[in-house]
Amino acid sequence: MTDTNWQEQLRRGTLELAVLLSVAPAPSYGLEIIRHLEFADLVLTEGTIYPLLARLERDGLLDARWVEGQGPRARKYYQLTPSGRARMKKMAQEFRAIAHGMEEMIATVIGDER
Amino acid sequence: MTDTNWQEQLRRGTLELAVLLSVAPAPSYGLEIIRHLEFADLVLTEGTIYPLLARLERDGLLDARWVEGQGPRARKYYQLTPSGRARMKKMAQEFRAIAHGMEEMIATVIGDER
DNA sequence: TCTTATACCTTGTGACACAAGGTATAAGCT
DNA sequence: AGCTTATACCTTGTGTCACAAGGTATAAGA
Repeated sequence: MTDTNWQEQLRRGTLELAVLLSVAPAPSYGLEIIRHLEFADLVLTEGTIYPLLARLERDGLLDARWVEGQGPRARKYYQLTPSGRARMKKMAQEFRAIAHGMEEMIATVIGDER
Repeated sequence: MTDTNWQEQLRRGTLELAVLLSVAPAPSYGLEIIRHLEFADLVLTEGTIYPLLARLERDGLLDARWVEGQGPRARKYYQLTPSGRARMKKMAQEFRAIAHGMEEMIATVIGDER
């Protein structure tokens, strides 16, 4: 019903990869990841990030540790596990394949108009 | 649970665009669209395509008409409406933007390794 | 006549993004 | 001291959706 629903659907799946990429260089926490991705034009809310982080931790792709004294409240820093890094690479590869295929279809059907 | 769940998520949203692109050059029907996309490495089942086509028709992005005599059973051919063509272009644009942003993140974090 | 291929559809399930709420703490302002 | 704001995490409820697994119908060939 919401007219921007298809945009949400388009982002789906990429969010998980984006979060993995976010914590790859250095451990980070919920709100910081949101701000980081917002910078990259990927808007998500707390209702999205926290369940997502919890899921990634549950699945062994991320490790978490509490750090206090750096803000009003303790921060939960997440970092990649080896398994998380492997998944990130696989997802990046898959994303590239899909993007390439779609780009080809788009170019064929619509042309290269920007 | 399923280990390939993230792949399903990655495809989400792209499916709708892929279907719109499929019927853009010429009207097509369910099974033919499946075979066409399979050719482009996008695998989807009948349990996916028929609800999707029904949704796109319900939302006024596709028009349908029955055609008999070309197969064992009547085929339901779908074609783009003007509104569907507009949506397709918007989605293609959005997809390119997302893909570009993701590609940048991937290149920064992982590098350009293939 | 029986099987196979084609073609459409439905129901049930699980995953998940998001809105809308909530809790807790520290710092700054009045 | 009280009040507000910003930070930070979390939960519940809702709607959407991809897919598996089933079903129905028809025509052609073995």
